Amino acid sequence: MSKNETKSDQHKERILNISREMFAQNGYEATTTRMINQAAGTAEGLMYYYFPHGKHEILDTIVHQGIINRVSELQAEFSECSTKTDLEEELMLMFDNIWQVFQDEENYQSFVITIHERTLLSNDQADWLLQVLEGLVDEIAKQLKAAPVLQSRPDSQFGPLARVIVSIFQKVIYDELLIKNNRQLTQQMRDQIKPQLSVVL
Amino acid sequence: MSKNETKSDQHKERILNISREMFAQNGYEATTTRMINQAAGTAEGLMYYYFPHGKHEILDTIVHQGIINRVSELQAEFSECSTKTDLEEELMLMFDNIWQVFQDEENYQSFVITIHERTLLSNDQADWLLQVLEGLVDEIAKQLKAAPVLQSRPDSQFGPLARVIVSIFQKVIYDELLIKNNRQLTQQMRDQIKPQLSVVL
DNA sequence: GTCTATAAACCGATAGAC
DNA sequence: GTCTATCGGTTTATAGAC
Repeated sequence: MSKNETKSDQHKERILNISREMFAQNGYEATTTRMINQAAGTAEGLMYYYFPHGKHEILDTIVHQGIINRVSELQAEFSECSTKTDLEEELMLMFDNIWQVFQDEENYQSFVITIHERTLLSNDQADWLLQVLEGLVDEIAKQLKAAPVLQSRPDSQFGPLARVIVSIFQKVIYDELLIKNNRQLTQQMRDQIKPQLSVVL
Repeated sequence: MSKNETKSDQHKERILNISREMFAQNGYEATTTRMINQAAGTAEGLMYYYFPHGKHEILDTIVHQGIINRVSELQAEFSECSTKTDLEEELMLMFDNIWQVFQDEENYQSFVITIHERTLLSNDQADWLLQVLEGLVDEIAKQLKAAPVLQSRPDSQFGPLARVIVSIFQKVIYDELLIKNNRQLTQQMRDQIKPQLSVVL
């Protein structure tokens, strides 16, 4: 938060960053406090000074700093899309931006941890993921409504349509990040999304 | 496989079933071999008779028996859908059937374990999930092509359209099973899917 | 705030009797 | 095949010096 961090705050953040990295890579249970302390270069006892409740408090802190902020900053601008092709390209651009969010290590790790360690979290802790997705649906719906090329559509269609588009994006992202374990945006992925957008618009 | 199981085979399956249950509920690392043996009612050493490579071999065996068989049995029949409403209802029925697959404890647990313990698995081990989804896309595409109400559409649209439909289903299932931790099929879910199908068909 | 040393419990795996 | 007993190593967490 504050710009002029004390040395101690740096230690705390070091522990958090290392932990986030290791939790995402090897899982929460498989990551020992020793591994964290060693990688962070801090002594055994120090961790319990910053996180009195131990290892689980580190996990809670990490999850609490989800990527909700950055994704909610995602904005679209379809108000100048006068043709279907324009709109498709604008939506592809939006997918690229969403994908880009996960290129940020911290965002990617928070996401993976929330999914993988779901059984250790409360419903509230996992909820930020749904909030991000709902926010995305709302933003896309709003922008679709402003797109000139879609003016002939009844108002009731924009909500479901936005949800379909998010579903298309979400499937690709989950398939790649969670199952294939791939973080590289390939042309193959874009070639698969584009005809789907084309068929629903 | 064989109908007349020996007593020993029962022991092996007991260990597998208990493990699958506990891995899904508490995670692989958090589940100790002692917990498994105690719940299965078998002695400490016996586990290593059936699984000489230890705990990880149990995980491998569980993942190897994924739900690939049952989901691939899912079939649709759209050849008598002469109106859009018919087709929508048939697709909703198909969603119900997919959801039903995860009501089977073994299927649900295999799914959750494959996602949560992804870091412990090879690409090949996680791949069965993608195969199931691809099989579903193919099946739906084939059936859409046979639907009378869609005969006016160009052939090239059926593939992308089927993929969109699977995306819609997959988003709901992942959101509910992986994030909300909900296994109950609610009317709210169906009310959300239906207008999406309506807008893409 | 940061360190070292260690407690107390637990882990996966094995040895060997029956 | 199934059991009991236990090894060697590791875990989270704490106590207490500086």
